[in-house]
Amino acid sequence: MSDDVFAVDGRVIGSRALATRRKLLDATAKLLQEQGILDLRVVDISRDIGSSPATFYQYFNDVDEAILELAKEATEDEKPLVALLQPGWNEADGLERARRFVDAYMVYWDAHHAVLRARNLKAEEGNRHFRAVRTEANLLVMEALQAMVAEGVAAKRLPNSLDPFTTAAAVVAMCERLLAFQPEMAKRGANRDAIRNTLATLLYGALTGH
Amino acid sequence: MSDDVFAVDGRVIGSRALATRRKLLDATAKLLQEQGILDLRVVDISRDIGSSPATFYQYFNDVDEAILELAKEATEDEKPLVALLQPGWNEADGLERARRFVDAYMVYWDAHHAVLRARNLKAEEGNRHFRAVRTEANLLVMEALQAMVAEGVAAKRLPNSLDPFTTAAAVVAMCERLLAFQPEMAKRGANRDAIRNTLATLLYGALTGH
DNA sequence: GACCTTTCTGACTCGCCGTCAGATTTTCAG
DNA sequence: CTGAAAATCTGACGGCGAGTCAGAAAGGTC
Repeated sequence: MSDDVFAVDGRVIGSRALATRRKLLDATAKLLQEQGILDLRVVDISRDIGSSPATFYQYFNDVDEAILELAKEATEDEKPLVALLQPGWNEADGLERARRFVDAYMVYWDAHHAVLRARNLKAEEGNRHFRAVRTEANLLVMEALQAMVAEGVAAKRLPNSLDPFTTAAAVVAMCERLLAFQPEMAKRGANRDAIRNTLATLLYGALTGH
Repeated sequence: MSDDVFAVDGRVIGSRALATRRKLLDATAKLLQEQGILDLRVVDISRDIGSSPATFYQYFNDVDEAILELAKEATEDEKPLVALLQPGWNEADGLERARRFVDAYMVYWDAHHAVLRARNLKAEEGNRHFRAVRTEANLLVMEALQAMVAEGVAAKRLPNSLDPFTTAAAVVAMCERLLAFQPEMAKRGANRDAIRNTLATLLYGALTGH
């Protein structure tokens, strides 16, 4: 097991190259956010770090590969969310726990939304690498959610017409998508607090039956 | 008020041109589905109808304009869904009504998912034309959902921590996103029926409090 | 400071974009 | 039916970004 990073020609890269690669990734993330994936050009990324397009192709075969790398980095920030999804939301402080999860999810989303949007697009368009990364990112969270639903169904707090896996997917779907709507909703009077409270209430309801 | 369709130079177009424009739109929809928005090229669209790129630019300033037109067409198919969202889900057959709405939504989604995905991407990346089309498409459905939530809150079936507008957005979000997940979920054992039932149950719960 | 390795880039080919002048097809008055 | 006008279509072109590669530049070693 090694932490070595490789150039596209297969050689292990040194510290100067590693710094260049890092700058390229940061510039990619920045431009992805500013211009969107449809207008993301290798020329712009290279120019942004004061380098030439050829340099980009030393480290990535194409823009997708750089975005995939960013998506993998985002994955690391999703995993800790699972700590906020332990069983017991049906106790008195359940709604408060739901709120804490929603808060953490919002922070995660804010930090990575441009990359996550690109990841989801590629995954939904059938790209298997991006599908794998998304599945990996959601895995722990989904498992924790499934366990909570299964427990609720077993305790008859939730109807058995709820499939735990699908419900878990629905919860993730709701979080992701509602935050994606956020900028537009803000214009129509729904502020961040309304979103936070409503999302927490809905999650609490879906997961505990209360 | 006129149903006339215009070429980019502003002239009203005749029936031959209208047919060509229609073929271009159909080809755009087809390729959007097959290749995704990132690999959609004007050259391919023109080739697909056995014509030259210059023809495409007679009717659309760019690919976005064609996709926008397709999104407007999809909008017309969303509006009828509102008929399935009349108050009264808290009565005995409420869950069955939820299921009927989910069924109709799935049909709508299947027919337009590639276009809707593109529309949502552009809207989320800040394009105001696509935002306007999306808002317009969701307007009636959102209003109906808001009314149902407001009614539930007034009758104390739903907690007043639920903001009607945000809840309506969450419901739309859940439907859209869960269906987008569908292909991946199928691989992990969740079939269409599980999605249908789970979604109906969650909607029923979120909208009636049962 | 000569030599070797790592990293970077100028310059090139290729293909798509978007335009426009002119070719082709359709329309229709006489 | 015919010829001219209107509508529609397209070949060909300049421009720009993608991706490649040979060789230049930078850095390290003894």
